[in-house]
Amino acid sequence: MFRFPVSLGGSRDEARHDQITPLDEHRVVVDEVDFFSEKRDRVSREDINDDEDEEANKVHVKMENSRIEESDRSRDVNIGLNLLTANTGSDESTVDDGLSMDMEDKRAKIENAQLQEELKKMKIENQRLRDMLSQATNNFNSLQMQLVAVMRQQEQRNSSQEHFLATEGKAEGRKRQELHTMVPRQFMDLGPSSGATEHEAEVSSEERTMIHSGSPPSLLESSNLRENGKRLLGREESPEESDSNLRENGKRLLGREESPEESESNAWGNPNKVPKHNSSSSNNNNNANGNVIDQSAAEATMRKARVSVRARSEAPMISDGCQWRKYGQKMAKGNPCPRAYYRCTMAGACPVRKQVQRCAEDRSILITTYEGNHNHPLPPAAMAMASTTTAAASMLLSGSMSSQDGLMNPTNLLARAILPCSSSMATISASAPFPTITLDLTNSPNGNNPNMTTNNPLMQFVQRPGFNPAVLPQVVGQALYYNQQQSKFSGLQLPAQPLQIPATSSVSESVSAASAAIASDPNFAAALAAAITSIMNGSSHQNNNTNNNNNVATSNGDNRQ
DNA sequence: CGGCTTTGACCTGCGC
DNA sequence: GCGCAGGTCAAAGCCG
Repeated sequence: MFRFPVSLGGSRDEARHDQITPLDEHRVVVDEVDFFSEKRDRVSREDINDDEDEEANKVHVKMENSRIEESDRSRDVNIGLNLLTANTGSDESTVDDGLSMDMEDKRAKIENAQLQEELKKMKIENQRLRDMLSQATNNFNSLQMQLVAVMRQQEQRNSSQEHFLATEGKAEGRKRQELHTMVPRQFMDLGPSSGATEHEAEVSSEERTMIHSGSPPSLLESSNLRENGKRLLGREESPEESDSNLRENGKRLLGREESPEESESNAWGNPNKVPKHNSSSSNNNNNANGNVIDQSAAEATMRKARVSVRARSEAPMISDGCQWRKYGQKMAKGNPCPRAYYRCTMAGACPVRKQVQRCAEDRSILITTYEGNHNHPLPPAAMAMASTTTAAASMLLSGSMSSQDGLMNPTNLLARAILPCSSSMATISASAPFPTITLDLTNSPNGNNPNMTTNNPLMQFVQRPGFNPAVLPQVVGQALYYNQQQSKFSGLQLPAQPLQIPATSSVSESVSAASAAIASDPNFAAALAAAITSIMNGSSHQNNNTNNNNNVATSNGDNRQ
């Protein structure tokens, strides 16, 4: 396991751009180029604070002029510096000839004027995009409100009708269905890829058909389908289960309530089996298409993806809103504290499991590791953690799918996507048998790492008065999810600026915070547009994801017997 | 009595 | 092939 050395100190102060001093003009150049330089701020501050200090200023002028020279190489001004690499501290120590200072200053001023002009344009463009985003967000919110109102009206109408026409149970079912249609976006946002993947891996072919048909698929819809079609058995039956009924009959006759778990344990309960399954069936069914194998592997990775949450707690288990049943306990090697295994019992076949173990070094730290995604409605309290784990797992998946190396590469977009909001709190384990992302929430505001609390937006968030810990995972999840969206924009640089997460966890406010972060850089217009699309079109987004995962799910479905 | 926890047995993958 | 470790199962017991 390693930590990504990404700094949080790179946040920019836009206000300062408004008061540009001659020296700050140089800074604009840096601003243009050095998105991720922590030094930028420091340099800027020094420029401001040491305005009188000519010596110090010279150093910076030299440095930044050097950068101009770099871009201005075509004018045959060779100062003998190799500036092809990123700006480093060593640049400051490079020796300038000093003779061409006037010429350089002139040129630099012209250059800076141009750049400043450009910057102004970009600022305007930024402002415009920001306005668009806020307007779109407002529209979305109002539409959502209207939709909810209409739903409620319809619900009331239906229930009053059903009071005459149907039994109370039917009305209840209807209500639930109505309710389900209202919720999907909430759930859809949870697992852009993973949720759908995991879920679709278990849905029957007719459910898949429905999903393919374009209606916003949600976990709830399919669970409804299952409820209507199969719950008569008293519990959920996965399609593979019905197929595997024969082979499982022996066990079932013994009264073992197994099928979902049996298929689960084949699927991911024993994750090591997955590749076998996938590969074998891929060979059987999809030999012609090599991509299918990759997708199966990706799905296997998804199933293996784990989200570990470290938190200080004296309680034996952190309350995450879900219902869990302990199904095992084991002494893990190297830890005197036993590891407990829990399974989500909110739905019959929910594949989510978690492991709870105290940290060997610090018994007050509780390590909770989540696997899988819920395939059932969750209470708001449970949404928090679920969104975190799903988003993080999805992120792991997206990273691992694109490149195995990339996942572990600190310079990778994925890593940058994680880190702006979680920084040193988020680690990705390379040594673990499964890709694991660890969210370290143990550095409480009164913790022993002051830098953590001052630099880390999440810790700042935690420090706020009235902070509700239950909200944190959701915020993390949203941030992770949001960043995941960004991470998909290959070729785009992600901002070093951490997302300033608001104290409330509403989607719109998170969107605003995220958009503010993005919009602060003119180069993220495309990212902004895509982010708007992904957020505003929650359902279509889900459709896209679903469709993207269709092959995976299909192949997986085919793979299973 | 149903649901949950406990706990030893069992299964599986992996390294040697 | 063997041992180890992680993960799961399931009978027994507990509890409300």
